[in-house]
Amino acid sequence: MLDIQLIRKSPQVVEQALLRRGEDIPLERILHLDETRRKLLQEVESMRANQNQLNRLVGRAKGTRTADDLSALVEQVRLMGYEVGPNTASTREGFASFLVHLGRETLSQVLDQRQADIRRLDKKLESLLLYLPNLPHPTVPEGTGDEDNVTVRTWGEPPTFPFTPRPHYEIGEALGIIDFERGVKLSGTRFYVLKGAGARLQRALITFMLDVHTREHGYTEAYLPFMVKGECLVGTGSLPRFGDNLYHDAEEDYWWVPTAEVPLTNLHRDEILEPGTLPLCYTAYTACFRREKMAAGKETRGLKRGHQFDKVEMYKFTEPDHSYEELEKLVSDAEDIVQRLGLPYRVRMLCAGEMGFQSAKSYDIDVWASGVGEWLEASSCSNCTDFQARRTRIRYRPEPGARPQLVHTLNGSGLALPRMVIAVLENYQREDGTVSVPPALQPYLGTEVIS
RNA sequence: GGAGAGGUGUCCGAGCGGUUUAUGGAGCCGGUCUCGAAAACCGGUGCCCGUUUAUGCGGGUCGAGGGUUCGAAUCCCUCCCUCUCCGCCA
Repeated sequence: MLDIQLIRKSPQVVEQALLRRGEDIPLERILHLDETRRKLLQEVESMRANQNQLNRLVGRAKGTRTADDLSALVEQVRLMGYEVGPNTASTREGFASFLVHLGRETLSQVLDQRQADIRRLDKKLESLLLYLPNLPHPTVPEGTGDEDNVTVRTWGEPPTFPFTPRPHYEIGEALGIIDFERGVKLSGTRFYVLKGAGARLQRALITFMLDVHTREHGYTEAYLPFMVKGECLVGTGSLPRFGDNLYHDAEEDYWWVPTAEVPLTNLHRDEILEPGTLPLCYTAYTACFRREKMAAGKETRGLKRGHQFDKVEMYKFTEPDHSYEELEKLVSDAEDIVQRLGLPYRVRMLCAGEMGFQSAKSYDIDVWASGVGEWLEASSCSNCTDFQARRTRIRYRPEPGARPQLVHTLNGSGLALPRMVIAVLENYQREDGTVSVPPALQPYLGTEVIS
């Protein structure tokens, strides 16, 4: 969510920034709602201040007046009579005619109605704000499509083969380690079963990644719920706008997580973090569930885009001043994994139009897959600045006793499993159909070759 | 799933219709004392919104949402959560 005060103060700046993402926002409507709301709020609050003052008068009079006298006073206050004290300036007649004008008997009734108006405005305003994406950082390149993303570096060379390299779905089926047919039998299209060395390869990769992140990169491992409440998804930005990509259990109102980013963000929801606790760095393995309502074809063949996939996620809560340097470290932590596996990759800075809803700046890590002959997005690392922190009310205290401020949140895949399995199988394949195991994984798999 | 007990500020914990405008303590901040520290003592200190921005002023906030009342942390209703015992289970 964007800061309403920023929108109020610099509407054109916000409008222009979002235009870079191709978002045309209902600015006039937002500003009008905000102004109406504040006007009404001031009116209600001054009425309430009046009411509070009179009620205090009754409380104080309780000990000093007779019962008859007191009930007369209560009756006057009930009708908002203004003859109750020496310092009440307004006239009773004036107020009575105000109430008559509104068709109401008492101030309470007027207040109730006004407050309902404010609640309605609040809801409208909030629902508009929840649909606005984050502002792109000034360093983010212009553009709306894949071709506008900027490659910032590449690592490694695509391997060459004395034979035509095969795609992973052929290698996997031939080795009996990926079973597409039985996956479909169990759960339908876009599900698969990993067996034997296939299942073990994925598990080895998960353990390897978690070990490196926790032992060498300074992350704390977390095991998280795979189902969460709807408010968690509102907190990250997945709801209300992208609900059609999520699985939802209507009976219990549980949502399957589309990424560990969702439970990780909400770990510290509604908390004020004490000085000295930032940055907080977490890593977690979870399964991820997505509807992915796209048509079948090249984009979905094999392991590339299933409804269920595994991912190791990295996540940081940081102070605002350090979030962009932490983003660079986050990317290099993900790169470290790919390098140790000896897989060629490129890092791309996403253009304004290609970034996720919640992100202010994102890098993708694309791993080269020799069989399908394409770059596969295996990681996306984003600085969400205070966008999610505002939705989830995650704050920190810069100094003891200082006012709480919103934290910045960052997330990055470290990395997505199916695409790493694809890259390993395709880049390490051999002519006889077997696959050699990258040295870093050999202790985890207990073998040098998958055959 | 059954029965009972509870949810109060960063934490602990009182209050159960109105001098409470949320008592008290811990913690934290500042000060006194000290060569320095600890202890002791004094003062300050929740969060959100609006307004003003120089200190200010006002409103909201006691798990959430409704209701009763001139007035609700306090009474009533609905829901959520936690704990204890029993049952069931990996």
